[in-house]
Amino acid sequence: MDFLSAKSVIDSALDKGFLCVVVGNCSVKYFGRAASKLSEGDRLLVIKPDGTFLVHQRSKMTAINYQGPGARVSTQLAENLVVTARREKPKEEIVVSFNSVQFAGAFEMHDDSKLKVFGSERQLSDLLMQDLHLIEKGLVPIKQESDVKKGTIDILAEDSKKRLVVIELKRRTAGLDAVTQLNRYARELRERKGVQVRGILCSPSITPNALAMLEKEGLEYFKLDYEVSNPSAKIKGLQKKQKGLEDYC
Amino acid sequence: MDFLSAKSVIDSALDKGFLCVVVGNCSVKYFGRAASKLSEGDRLLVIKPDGTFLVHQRSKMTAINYQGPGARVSTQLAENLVVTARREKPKEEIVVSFNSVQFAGAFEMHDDSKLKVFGSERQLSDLLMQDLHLIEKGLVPIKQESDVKKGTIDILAEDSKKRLVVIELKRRTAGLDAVTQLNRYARELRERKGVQVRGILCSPSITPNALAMLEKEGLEYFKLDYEVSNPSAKIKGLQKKQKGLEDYC
DNA sequence: GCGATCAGCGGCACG
DNA sequence: CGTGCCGTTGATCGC
Repeated sequence: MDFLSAKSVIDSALDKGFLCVVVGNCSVKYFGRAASKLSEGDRLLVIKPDGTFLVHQRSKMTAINYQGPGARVSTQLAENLVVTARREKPKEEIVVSFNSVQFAGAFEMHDDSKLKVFGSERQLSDLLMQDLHLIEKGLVPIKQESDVKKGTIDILAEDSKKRLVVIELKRRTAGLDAVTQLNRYARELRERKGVQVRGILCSPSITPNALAMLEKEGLEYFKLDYEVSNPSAKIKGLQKKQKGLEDYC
Repeated sequence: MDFLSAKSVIDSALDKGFLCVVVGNCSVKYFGRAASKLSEGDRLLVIKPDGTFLVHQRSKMTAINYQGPGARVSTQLAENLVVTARREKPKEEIVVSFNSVQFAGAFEMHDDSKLKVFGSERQLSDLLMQDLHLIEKGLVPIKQESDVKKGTIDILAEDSKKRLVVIELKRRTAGLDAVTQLNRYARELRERKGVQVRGILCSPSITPNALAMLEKEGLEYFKLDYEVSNPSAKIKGLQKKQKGLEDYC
């Protein structure tokens, strides 16, 4: 496909607010928050009506170079067909220089649908709020998504002995970061309120290092079994893995 | 474009290891780590030779449904043209059901080029290793990327008073997580070695909450100015923002 | 293979 | 707007 035709397809797409797809051999330069260079190769370029700009290689899921919504795209024709995406704040620029173009197409796309997701952490949190007794008898919810200075507590509750309980929920294997996060919240509450505060981590699994740190910090772990049977999620069970404070008192 | 032609384009692309692009009206179902439903709308489907499977809406950077490298893609023709991507471990499936197809194309793509990035944290770390005196006179590097039980320390150094110094580097604004991370490393070393350990956070900026926590934990902050003038990055300066331990002794 | 962390993370929701 | 954090995070590198 000749450059002139390709340019006119792209320009027309930009003008009409169509999605544009270009396949061709190109090199790519990026400068902005970081900088990058990619030498010649066959790539797929996708330009969306909202300014989204994606350069894909033949492998991998993520675009090798990109620009988010809000970028302004323009084309220049010289030796090569050059497509530029610019964006302010942060000031960034991608320049794609095509040596050849295999294909360029513009497509009008209507789409008002929104994705419905099942099994998100938020959904699991909602379910858990209704079923805190699965963790422990007498545990009652106080607040969900409770903002404190050092972050947001997934679930704040109170146990049968009126102790504050901070619950951190993870939808997948919990690592060191999850324990650190929980610890941060528990410490802040302890210090701020001057009372005993329990911290409970709930996740389908936990890494050995994370479990070790959790135990050393006096936090508790509950294994969370759930399934995402469409069109919702369901908590199948909660199993204590570590002895709580009461075992040491 | 009729379904039969579209199917044959896709099948041929799958067979030959070409990249395949399809534009059409479809609905999408996903089930795996989570589950999702997306009702009818015009979408861009990209299938890469490595199994990467991307469903894009007209807006936003990220694919609305996707599957990473390794997925096995197949097509079925019935009422609709159905394209399925399956993957084991985790067991996942995406089903795209096309009501109509505007375009389907297959493209051979040769590309051996690898992206070269400038201004990554690792690169900044390399630079900082050579210039620890920018932080403080007498600070000498011990080890880069030092693995400890609770993670990986960016830079481990020793100050003029032979104290261990843990340096955590962030290429962008540091938040609570960065402070928590640094604190984790410093605490582990303190405990394991039974010695005094300083912790220094270096980043272009830091959020107020993070700075407050950092100061409360007795850690130190250095503002890191750098620029990514192609083809490399360069540290422009380091500025102390908080008094260190020596000011309290 | 799992584990930990970075990423030009992106996106969202809340202050 | 910034701040915090989730994400079907993905990708990389080390063990």
